[in-house]
Amino acid sequence: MEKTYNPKDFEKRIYDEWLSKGYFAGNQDSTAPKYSILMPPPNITGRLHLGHAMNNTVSDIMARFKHLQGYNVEYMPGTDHAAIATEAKVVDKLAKQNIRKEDLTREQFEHEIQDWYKTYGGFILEQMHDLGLMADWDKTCFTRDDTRNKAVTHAFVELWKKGLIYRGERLTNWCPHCNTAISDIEVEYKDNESKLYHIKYFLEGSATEYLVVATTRPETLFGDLAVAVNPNDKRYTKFVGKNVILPIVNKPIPVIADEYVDMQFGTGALKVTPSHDINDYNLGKKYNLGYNQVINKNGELNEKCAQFKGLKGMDARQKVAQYLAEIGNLLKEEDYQNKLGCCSRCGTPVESLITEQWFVKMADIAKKTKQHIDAGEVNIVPAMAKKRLYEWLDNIQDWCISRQLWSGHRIPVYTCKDCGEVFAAEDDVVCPKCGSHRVTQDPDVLDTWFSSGIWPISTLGWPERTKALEVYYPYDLVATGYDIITFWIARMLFMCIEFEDKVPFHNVVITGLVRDALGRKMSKNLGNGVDPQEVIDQIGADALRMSVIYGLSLENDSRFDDSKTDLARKFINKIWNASRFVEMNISGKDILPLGQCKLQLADKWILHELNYTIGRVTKFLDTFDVGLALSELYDFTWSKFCDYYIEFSKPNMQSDDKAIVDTTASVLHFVLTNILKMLHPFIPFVTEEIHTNIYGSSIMEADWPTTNDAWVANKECEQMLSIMELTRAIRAVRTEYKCDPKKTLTAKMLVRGTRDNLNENIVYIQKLTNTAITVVDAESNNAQDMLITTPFYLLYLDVSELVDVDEERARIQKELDKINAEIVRLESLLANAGFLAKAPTQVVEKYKHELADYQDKLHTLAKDLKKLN
RNA sequence: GGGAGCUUAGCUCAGCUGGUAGAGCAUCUGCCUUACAAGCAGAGGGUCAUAGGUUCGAGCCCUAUAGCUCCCACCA
Repeated sequence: MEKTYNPKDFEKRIYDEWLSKGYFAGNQDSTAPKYSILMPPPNITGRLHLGHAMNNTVSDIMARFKHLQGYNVEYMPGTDHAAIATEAKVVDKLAKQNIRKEDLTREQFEHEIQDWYKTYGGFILEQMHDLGLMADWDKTCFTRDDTRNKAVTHAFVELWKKGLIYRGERLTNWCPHCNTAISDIEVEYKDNESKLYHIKYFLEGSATEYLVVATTRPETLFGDLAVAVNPNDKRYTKFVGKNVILPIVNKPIPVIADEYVDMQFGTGALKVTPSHDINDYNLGKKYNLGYNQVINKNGELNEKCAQFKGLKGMDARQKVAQYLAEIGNLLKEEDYQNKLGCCSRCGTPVESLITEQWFVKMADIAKKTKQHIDAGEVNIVPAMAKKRLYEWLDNIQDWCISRQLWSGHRIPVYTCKDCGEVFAAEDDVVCPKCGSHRVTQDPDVLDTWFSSGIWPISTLGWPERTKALEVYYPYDLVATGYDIITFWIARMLFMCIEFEDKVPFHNVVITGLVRDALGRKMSKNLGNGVDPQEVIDQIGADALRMSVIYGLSLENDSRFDDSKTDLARKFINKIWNASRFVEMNISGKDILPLGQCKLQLADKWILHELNYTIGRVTKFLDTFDVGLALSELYDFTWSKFCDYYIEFSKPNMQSDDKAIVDTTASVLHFVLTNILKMLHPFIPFVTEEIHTNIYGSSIMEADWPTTNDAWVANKECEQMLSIMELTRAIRAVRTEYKCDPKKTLTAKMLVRGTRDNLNENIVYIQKLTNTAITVVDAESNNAQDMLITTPFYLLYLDVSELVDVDEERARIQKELDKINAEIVRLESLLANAGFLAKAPTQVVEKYKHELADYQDKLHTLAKDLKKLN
């Protein structure tokens, strides 16, 4: 192995090897249990961001974990056509060539879209290669490839046949920029500084009596069809049932009374504009007010708005308000903060417009979905995500699935030119009523999420009854961010349940957002985004993966900063060097099965710790606690294997006994390979590089470690912990008294209990503390000796050259005070009848044991102090 | 308006079924000790937001309060 860790040397090479050996491909004929994972399909023209890096790393960890466990893993990749987003980009591109979308035919535009897919499509998947994902790339799907197109059309027609799709004129969210309807969840509400305009509406036939309505949108008054007040509002009782005159337009409109109106808000009088506000729309329906659209799809006021025709947005608002002021109808303006609905794609404030759209009836579908979730068919972690899903399903609205775009799946609804029949059809487009072929297709396309909703089945070849569908459906796992729980997770659930009557996946893992170092969302506007590609270029894919996973807890958002990448980089470097140590030390030795080894105390201890770690890591991965699993491995690898075991192994490697040397080499060999296997899901490249170097085979062909009761060695652990404690104590003394590390100290040691492993222990302590130890049979009364107590040994460290008597006395006194406090605490606890009666015996025993230890220490230290006096 | 989450060391966060708190970074001290200075050894630093409650025992469970964050619905 190279002396320094340099991921650039091997990451790319290793990935190509994996691909060429076909490790990533699932095998439909395998007799092994399957584990199928669905990759959230990124926008085909998007770029990889840290959120992708995190979610996909989580999926990949599970894929590799299950792969090592012997599962037949199918990790399904793909991309999404993102109708609105792609159309917007293509329109921008055309604009730069001075071409407007309207200048092209639909076919020409589709050609541009396809070009765009070809140019930019799949780039994001290549970036995912660099991340190291073991996805089955040969199976890569695209929401607009032939198979998926067929599935989308089939799904639509099936829903149509079930009567779940209808066309309706409804008030829908309209984005004047994207020029299309959008669904409720595509609207984001942003805080907005606006003004509340108080406008006089005069009573019909009166020049003096008026009521005042308060509105944030005076420009919509042209569309007013009523004024509403609360029936309990005494201020307006006399107006109810009469007409008021709509300013500018000078048309009478009725004053109606409805409980909906909040008496406290504004003036308590509300102008009702059914065509441009959802609440007004509902009121309008209730009182049969009809509709009066005054804003066009491009956001401009229309011909009903007199001299204001053609104005839009703030401009229209200000001009109307100004005119109202001129004619004396504007009473006042006040500052007001409200929330403004904006298009989640482009940020443009949305208009509410009545348009004709296609909808999916959701009530029954949502109910059915909940039944499947209630039956426990899908495990959603963390629990918060499930709540959000339920909240949405409980308040479900019909889903507006039509978009007035050219990019996307065109709605397969046709109108017969001969008989006027409206019908949905797949391949064979013939009027079912009159048999005519003369038909026109609906111009709209489907919401992007329609095709995403059937992704779990379409990726497996549905509606064909493919073997893939039979073998891999339902998927075992999908991991994604919480921002698309309703957009995507919910829709996959209800769409797939509708078609397959089975949930589409057994486990959903929802991750938080990756924020910047200051906790802000990463966004283009702030320019605080971190490009994963750059991180990979700098520190390698392994370190990137590790830095987004270490310390990750699914409940919370996480921050990405240098301390995380540093941690990852340093850890991987540490493994690299530990592996080099193992490589050097096992060369030329006989590597034996552990059963044939002459295991020393340290060997038994590290195997015990390894065994424990295997159990914990496996358990954490089984519950998708990837962050905890990695922490566990970090701690074992660094603090136990590197800091202690490797140090202990050094003297053992020097042994005259060949059996001990071979044993040490064998244990180093064994523990390292297990560490590599367990770390492989998290940092696949470096573990592979080391594994092939040292063990001569690909880690992709290794098995996940399993626990082994034979390795449990509680007694040995106790002894080792005691030695470590002693070691730390001596080191602390050395540091505290600024003892030159090169100076060998001397110490006498009194054995208190068993002499098992005595020589070995002495060697470990000597090696780790640079102290020469002699075993003695009697307590020392030398005032220059500092006493260190452990359950197994009393150590008298000769500090005559380091310490003066006063300092030492003070040190012992400080120690005594601490111990006394502990003893008081434990004694009172153990004197508590309630505690003794109710606490589990293990806990009571543990405390008794501790108390005895402290009393023992107190005893010896007191004697020690006495010597100094 | 409804709901959820968070509040633990100077910073960023872990803390699994309740059994006297951990990591990384930062700070201080000493070391190039033959795997690693991207390192080693040691040290300091916390009334676990506040107030009550349950319990033998609370960072963890319950209630209230404060601050922060988010989600849903939306008041024109």
